[in-house]
Amino acid sequence: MAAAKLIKDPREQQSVRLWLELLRCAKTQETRLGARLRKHYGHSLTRFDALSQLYRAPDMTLPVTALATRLLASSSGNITGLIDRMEADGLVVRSPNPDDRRSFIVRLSKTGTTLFEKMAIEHGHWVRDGFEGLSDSELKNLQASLIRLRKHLEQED
Amino acid sequence: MAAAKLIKDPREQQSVRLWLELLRCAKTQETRLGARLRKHYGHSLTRFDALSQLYRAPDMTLPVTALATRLLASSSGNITGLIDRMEADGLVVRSPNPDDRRSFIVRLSKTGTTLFEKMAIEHGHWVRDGFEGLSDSELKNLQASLIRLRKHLEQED
DNA sequence: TATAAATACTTTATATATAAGATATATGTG
DNA sequence: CACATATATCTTATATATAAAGTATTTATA
Repeated sequence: MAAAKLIKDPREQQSVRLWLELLRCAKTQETRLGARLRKHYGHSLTRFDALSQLYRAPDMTLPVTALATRLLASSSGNITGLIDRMEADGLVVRSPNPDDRRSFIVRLSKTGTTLFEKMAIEHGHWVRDGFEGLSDSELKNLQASLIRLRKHLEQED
Repeated sequence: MAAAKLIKDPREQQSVRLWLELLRCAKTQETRLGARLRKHYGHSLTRFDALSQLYRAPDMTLPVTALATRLLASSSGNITGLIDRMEADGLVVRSPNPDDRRSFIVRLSKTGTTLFEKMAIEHGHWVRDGFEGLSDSELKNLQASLIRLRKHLEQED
C-alpha cells in the first residue's frame, strides 16, 4: 500500500509540484548543455560558467572571491582547485593584486577568450533549441514570473 | 572596454536570458533548501531526494538502478557510495533481489521512514514560503509553461 | 601605534558527479 | 547447451561541492 500524503495544504502541494517541475527543467537543461560542452569542447559547464563571468568582467579580470560569488552553474566550492586546473590548461592566468597583497586576480588568457567565444555561440544555439516549444510571448511571461520568484527568494533569509 | 555581444539573434538572446534566470531560481532554491536540511537534520538534499523516491515507491523499495534514474536533486553518480553511506547511517537496507541475482533492492528502514516524514513536512513549508510572492494563478501558469518546456527538452536528443 | 576584527585565499576532509572499465549474471539466438 | 550481447552493480580515477580551519593581510578602532 502506498503511503498517505504527508502534505495536506493545497497551496503547499501546488508549491512542491511546481518546485519539482522547475528543478526537473533546470537539471534536464543543465545535463543537456553540460554533455554537449564536454563532447564538443572537452570542458565542463562549470568551466564555461567561469569563462563567461570573466569574459563579461572589465578587462576580463576578476578577483578570486568575485569570480567565486558570481558562479551560477557551479558553486564556489574549491574555487582554488578550479582555477588551478584552468590555469594548467592555459585558459586563465592568476597574478597578485598590487593594491591588496591578500588578493589574487584571475584574467582570461588569449586562449581562454578565443575558446569562450566559440563555445558561447554554439551554447546560444543549444539554449534556443531547448526553448523551441514556447512562443515569444510565453518566453517573456515565463521570464517575468521567474524574475519575481528569484527576487522573492533572494530577499528571504 | 567591454566585449561586444557575441549573440545577435533576439530570440536567442531572450532564450539565454531566460535560461540564466531559470538556473538562478533553481540554484537559489536548491541552496536554500539544502542549507536548511543540513542545518535542521544533518542530511544533504541528495539524501532527502533518495529518501523521497523510496518513500513513494511500492513497499518503499527500489532496485538500485531504478533509484539512480529517479534521482532529481542529484544525479546517479556514485549511487553505490550514496547507498553505502545511507545504509551505514541506518536509513536504508540493501538486500539481494531473489528474482535476479545481478540486482540489489534498497528499502527504506523504519528509521529512514520516520526521518523522511518529519523532513518532508518541514520541507513543504520551506518550499511554500519560497513561492510566497506569486499568486495561485501565477503558480499554475508557471507550472504549465514549465511542463511544456520539460516535455520539449525531454523529447530532444 | 596596538590590537581586535574582517577579508582573501588556501588547505584539508568528506560528499557527490561523471566517465571508463571490470565482474557477475541474465537473456536471446543458434 | 554454447555463445554473443545486454544488464546490474561495483571499482577506479578525476572533477566538483560543502564545510571548517589556517595564514597572511587589511581595516577599524581605541
